[in-house]
Amino acid sequence: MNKLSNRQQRILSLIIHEHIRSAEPIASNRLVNDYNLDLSSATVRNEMAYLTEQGFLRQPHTSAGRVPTEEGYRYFVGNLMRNTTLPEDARRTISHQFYQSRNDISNWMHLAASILANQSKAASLVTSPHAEQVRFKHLEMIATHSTQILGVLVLEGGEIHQNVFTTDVPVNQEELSRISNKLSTQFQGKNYLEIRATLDQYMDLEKTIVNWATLEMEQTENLTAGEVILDGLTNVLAEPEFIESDDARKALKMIEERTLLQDLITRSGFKDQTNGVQVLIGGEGTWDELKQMSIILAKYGLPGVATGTLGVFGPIRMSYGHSISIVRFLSSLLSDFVAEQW
Amino acid sequence: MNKLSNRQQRILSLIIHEHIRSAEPIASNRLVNDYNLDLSSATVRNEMAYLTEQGFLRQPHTSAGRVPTEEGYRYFVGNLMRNTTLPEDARRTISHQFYQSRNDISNWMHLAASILANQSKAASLVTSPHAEQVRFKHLEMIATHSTQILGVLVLEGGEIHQNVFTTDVPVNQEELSRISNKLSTQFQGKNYLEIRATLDQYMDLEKTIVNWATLEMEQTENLTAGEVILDGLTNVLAEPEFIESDDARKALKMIEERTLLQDLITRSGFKDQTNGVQVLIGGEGTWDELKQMSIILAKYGLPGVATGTLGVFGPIRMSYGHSISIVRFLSSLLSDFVAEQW
DNA sequence: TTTTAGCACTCTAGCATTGAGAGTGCTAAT
DNA sequence: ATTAGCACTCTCAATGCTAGAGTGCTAAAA
Repeated sequence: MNKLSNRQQRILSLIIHEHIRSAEPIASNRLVNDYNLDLSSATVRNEMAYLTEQGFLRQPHTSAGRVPTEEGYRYFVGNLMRNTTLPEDARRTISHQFYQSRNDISNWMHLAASILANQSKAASLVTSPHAEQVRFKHLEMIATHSTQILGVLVLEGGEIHQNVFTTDVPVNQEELSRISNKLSTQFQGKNYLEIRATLDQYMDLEKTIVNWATLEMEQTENLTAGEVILDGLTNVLAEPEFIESDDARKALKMIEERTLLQDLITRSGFKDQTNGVQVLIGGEGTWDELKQMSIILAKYGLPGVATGTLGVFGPIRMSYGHSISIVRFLSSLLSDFVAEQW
Repeated sequence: MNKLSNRQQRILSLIIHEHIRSAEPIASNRLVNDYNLDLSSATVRNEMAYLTEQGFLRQPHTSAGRVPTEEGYRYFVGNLMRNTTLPEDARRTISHQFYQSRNDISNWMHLAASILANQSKAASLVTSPHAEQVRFKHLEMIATHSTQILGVLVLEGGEIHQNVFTTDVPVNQEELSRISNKLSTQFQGKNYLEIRATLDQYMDLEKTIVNWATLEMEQTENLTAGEVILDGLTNVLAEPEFIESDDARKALKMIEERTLLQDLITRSGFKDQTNGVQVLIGGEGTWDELKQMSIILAKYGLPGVATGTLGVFGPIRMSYGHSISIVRFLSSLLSDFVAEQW
């Protein structure tokens, strides 16, 4: 693939710009008029012919304008996009919105999803931060009814797991507090293997509790993504390509059902790396269901300690610059929150 | 409005049935053939004319079949629908799915939403059970880093709130445990007003904690619906009426944004009461945005103690019998779970 | 050598026309 | 009370046509 001249790059950029705005094929004329180019439409046509030959543009039919191909978008994102950062006031507004909920993980995940969706006018996802190695912090057992106990397990980082037990004989709160205190002190900072190694020392209720705690910890550690929050699905729906195409609807359905997400999150992260943000355009040949969609993903958190993923997905024809800057900004913001808790 | 003859009722039923299946206008011919009616199409046509006059059917145009009106659906749901209960094996399968997660509120809410969506092939919502009067159960403070504390507040019913505090001076776990124990014993079973009345007795850290707890409790009590879980939005999207109409998409958007839900949940519950299940057809004249949609809602939980709402929303042309029976069944299932915890 | 004016060519979108078929409502016969 | 039969209405799909959009190419201009 040959290198593109400045003018060719410029024209490709403008076509993509205009097509993102209008969702229509772009004609040479339109380009010259709307952007006051110092060129005739004939010249533009020649360049467009070249770009088409190189695979960056395509023509729906002979007498139509040009539409960017996936390759075109990829070139744009990789080489032409100016590296937009979010304007200072937007950053401030967003940070401000988080101010109240910075201490509640579930809260800020929802908030982040909502901001991503609104700003990018696409659908968004946020997964809960996931510790690479789960460590015990604290345990608390609370008597609810006579033979019913509420167990609360706190992990390092502040994640909380809860469960209800039923016992054969009634237990009182004092007994439970004693057990909780003991175990909390003993297990402080340990991982689930270390705790499980001591399992034989316990009996009856204590054994049940210790067993439950290790199981919860093991499960948590092996989860790729705990909670996945989605928002803005209806944004994507209003886009013409989704109204028309059945494929696009299927893709959305798969995302709603979380079947694709797992795969996507683990297998992405190899290409088109733009400053920690990954851009998947049109399924990149790997995901057939995503032919019509683009996905912008970023990890957040402390690498090696606790990380989550967040991102945006919408039609291929999406505003990459803006979306990428939003994703990047939120990723760094949430990273700060994670750093505070871990 | 005159009473309908048996035959008229039968024909109305069949038209609705067939229209739900096919989304097309139904012709007299089709009815006679497909259902082996012992009548000629002419007779059916006469009856259809009458039903149209009475407002239960309408004709998109002269040479088209008939389509049920909102009034028609309402009559159907109110008078004609046979009271389906879910088959025993379906009940068992569903109960079984809940078996593992019956102790984790958040888990079974998600599960319920997913089952509702899949079974009804529409979108579903489940709100968290909400106590009429919130009562204190237990408090726990856990030292995380030197000046950072994780506060965990457990309410009766097992609802858990958490928050992170930062203090001026470092505190150790022993100190915190002492405070937690003391407050837990003192506040056991009290509501937020009772607790707040004692606020003056506390100072410094304790005061901060007590204040936080009462605020959390107050907020929780005044919330109409805490968490609202949505699922199956894309089911609805595949329906033809949503593909075509812009209104329908707007309605979905409002639901996704939760702006309508509040209103809906509080203001419904007056009409079309079918065994505890409320059926709103086409917005019932009150909600303009919902012209194209029907909503089936039910409360669950212990009335007067803790209740939540769950339901299904889809196109007017939805399978009411099945959806209602699913909603009803899940409502009773979740009620059992709530009863176990409160 | 690069750019551009000009023009022939291609394809689509929109419109009017048409005919077939779907489904009705009415009338008269059963 | 029901139904066969038929005239009537309206839609839908197909057809043919035209205007216009946009291109690619060629030859002239810069």
